[in-house]
Amino acid sequence: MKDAPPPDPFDARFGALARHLFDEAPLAGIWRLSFLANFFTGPAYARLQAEHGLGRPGFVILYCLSERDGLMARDVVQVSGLPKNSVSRAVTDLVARGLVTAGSERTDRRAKPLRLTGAGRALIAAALPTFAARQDRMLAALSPGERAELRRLLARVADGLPDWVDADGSGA
Amino acid sequence: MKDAPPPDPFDARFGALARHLFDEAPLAGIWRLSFLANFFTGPAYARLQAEHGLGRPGFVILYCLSERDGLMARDVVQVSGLPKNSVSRAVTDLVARGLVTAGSERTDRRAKPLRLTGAGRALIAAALPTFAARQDRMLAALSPGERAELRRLLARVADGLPDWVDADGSGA
DNA sequence: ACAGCTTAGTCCCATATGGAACCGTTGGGC
DNA sequence: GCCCAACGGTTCCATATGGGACTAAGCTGT
Repeated sequence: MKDAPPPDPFDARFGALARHLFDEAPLAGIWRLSFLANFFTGPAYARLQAEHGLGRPGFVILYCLSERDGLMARDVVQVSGLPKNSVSRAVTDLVARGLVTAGSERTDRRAKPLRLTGAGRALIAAALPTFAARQDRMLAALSPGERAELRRLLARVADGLPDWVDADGSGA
Repeated sequence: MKDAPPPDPFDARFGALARHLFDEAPLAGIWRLSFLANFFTGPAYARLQAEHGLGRPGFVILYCLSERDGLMARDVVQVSGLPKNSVSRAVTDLVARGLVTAGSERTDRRAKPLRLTGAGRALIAAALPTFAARQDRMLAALSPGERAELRRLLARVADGLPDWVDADGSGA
C-alpha cells in the first residue's frame, strides 16, 4: 500500500526534506556548500580526534605547517578564520606534545615562528590519508573535466569573497 | 623596496598561503568547500545571534519549519546533521520563546510535530534576508550559466554522498 | 625619545557543544 | 499478550569554543 516512493539513496539517507533544501529552498545556494562541508568534516574530525587526539584547530595548524613550515599563529588565523585564542591554545597543546616548536624571531620578539618536529611531521602524514581518501571518494562522483570545472567555479566565487566576507550587511 | 607583490584582494585578505591551500594543497578539494562555507556562515551566524538571539540550531529549525511546517526534531537532525541533543535544547528554547509549538501526535505519543507560531514565522522572515543577501553577493561572482553549472556539479557530488558519509574509512 | 596606535599572543570566563546514558513509547516476532 | 529491539526525545556532564580584556612588543610621527 505504499505510494511507490523510489528508493533514492540520497532521500533515504537524509530524508524527504533534504532534496528540497538542497535544490529549491531560498538558501539552497549556501546550503549546498554548508551541507557538503559539514557532512564531510564532521565524521572526519571525529575520527581524527579518536585516532590522533587532534581537534580541528590542531589539525589545521599541522596541515598548514606541513604546507609551509615556519608560519606564525597569526597566519593560521588569517587563512583559516579560526578565532585566535583557539589557535593559541592549540599551539600550546601541540608544543606540549612535542609536535611543533615555537621559536622566536630575532627581529620581532612577539612573533613565534612555528615548526613541525619529526613527530609532528609523522603525525600529519598519518592523519592526512583519512581526509584525502574521503575527499577522493567525494570527488569520484565527478569526471575529471567536471572536477576541473567545479574547481574553476569555486575559485571564481572565492576571488569575489573579499568583497562580502566582512560585510555585516548593515550598509557599510 | 618591495618586490612588487600585486595587490590581489584575495591574497591581501587571506594571506599568501590562502591561494596555495585553495588551489594545490593535498586537501584543496575539500578545503575549497569548507573555506567558503565557513567564511560565509561565521559572520552570518554571529550577526543572527546579535540581532535575533538565534544560534545555529535555532536558525536551522526555524528555517526548516518555514519550508515544511509540522516537522519533528528527528527530521531536522536527519537533514542537518546536528546532534540530536542540540536540536532538542534549541526546540525547548524556541518553544519557551513562543516561536514554535511542539504538539503531540495521536498515533505516536513520542513524536512532537513542530509548528511555527506567528511570531516564529515573523522572526524567520526577518532573519532570512541577512543570509539571502549574503548568498546573492556570493553568487554574483558567477554568471547565471555558471551558477546553474555549479548547482549541477554540487548536486552530483551530493548524490554520491550516501556512499561515503558514514564510512569511517576503516574498511567497512 | 616619547606618546599613541597597532599587532602577536595569552588569559579569563561565560556559554555552546556533543557523547553517552537514560526514559517512555512503539512495533515486530512468536 | 509478552518480550525486546529500535526509536523519539531529554538529561547529565565533561569539554570545546569564542568574545573581550590584557600584556608585551613594535611601529610612527614629531
